[in-house]
Amino acid sequence: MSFAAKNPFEEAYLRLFDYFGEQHWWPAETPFEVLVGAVLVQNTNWSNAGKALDNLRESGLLEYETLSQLSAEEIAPLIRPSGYYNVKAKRLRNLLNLIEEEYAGDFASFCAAEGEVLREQLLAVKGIGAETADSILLYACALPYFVVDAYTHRVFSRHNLLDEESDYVAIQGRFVAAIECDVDLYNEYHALIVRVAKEFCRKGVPLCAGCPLEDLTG
DNA sequence: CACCAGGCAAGTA
DNA sequence: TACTTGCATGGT
Repeated sequence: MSFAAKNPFEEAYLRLFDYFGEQHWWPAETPFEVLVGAVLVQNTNWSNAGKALDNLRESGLLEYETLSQLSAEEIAPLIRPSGYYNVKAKRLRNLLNLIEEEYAGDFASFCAAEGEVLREQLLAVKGIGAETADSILLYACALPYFVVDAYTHRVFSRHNLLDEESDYVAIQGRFVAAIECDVDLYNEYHALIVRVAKEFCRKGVPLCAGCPLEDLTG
């Protein structure tokens, strides 16, 4: 991926990629693992979500055909390390129900569905908000939906590229308008934002000294 | 011991 | 509409 920056959002991407390099995120796993992981990682760290995924994997439950046979009560104890396990077990069960009811229990059909329809269906599931829905669309279904999270808001508002009060829709709109619509670009950019936030943008630090985005102005 | 980590829904005023 | 609260574990 090579291009000249036409705006601050493209420039930020180039700087981050130049500094950190390729991140290789979720695409290494199967789409079903991504789907489950998207719920398990809600409001926790990947370390804890990964332990819950390991439990499922060791029980042979990290595929639709097996996990879909379980009730929320049966799923809950297996995903304890991810925290909020009762809530997340219900959310996973709700997602499995969507696949069962709208896609005849065929996970491949779910993944191959038209993006806008699928997004609406995901958002209608209790426990799936905009970030989780877009994470699934981008990282499981390979559809170009830009994922916004707390890091995106924090990093870009601190660097004066977003208003502090911008909400999810507004932030996503800014990125979509500024950068090329491309699955690989969306994937990599989001991963790079998480990376730079963890490394440079701790709470209470208004501007990130030494950060690749230092002095980047809108 | 306090605080944080890749949210979301439900309740309140 | 705009806050606030509940949900819970594991690492630093």
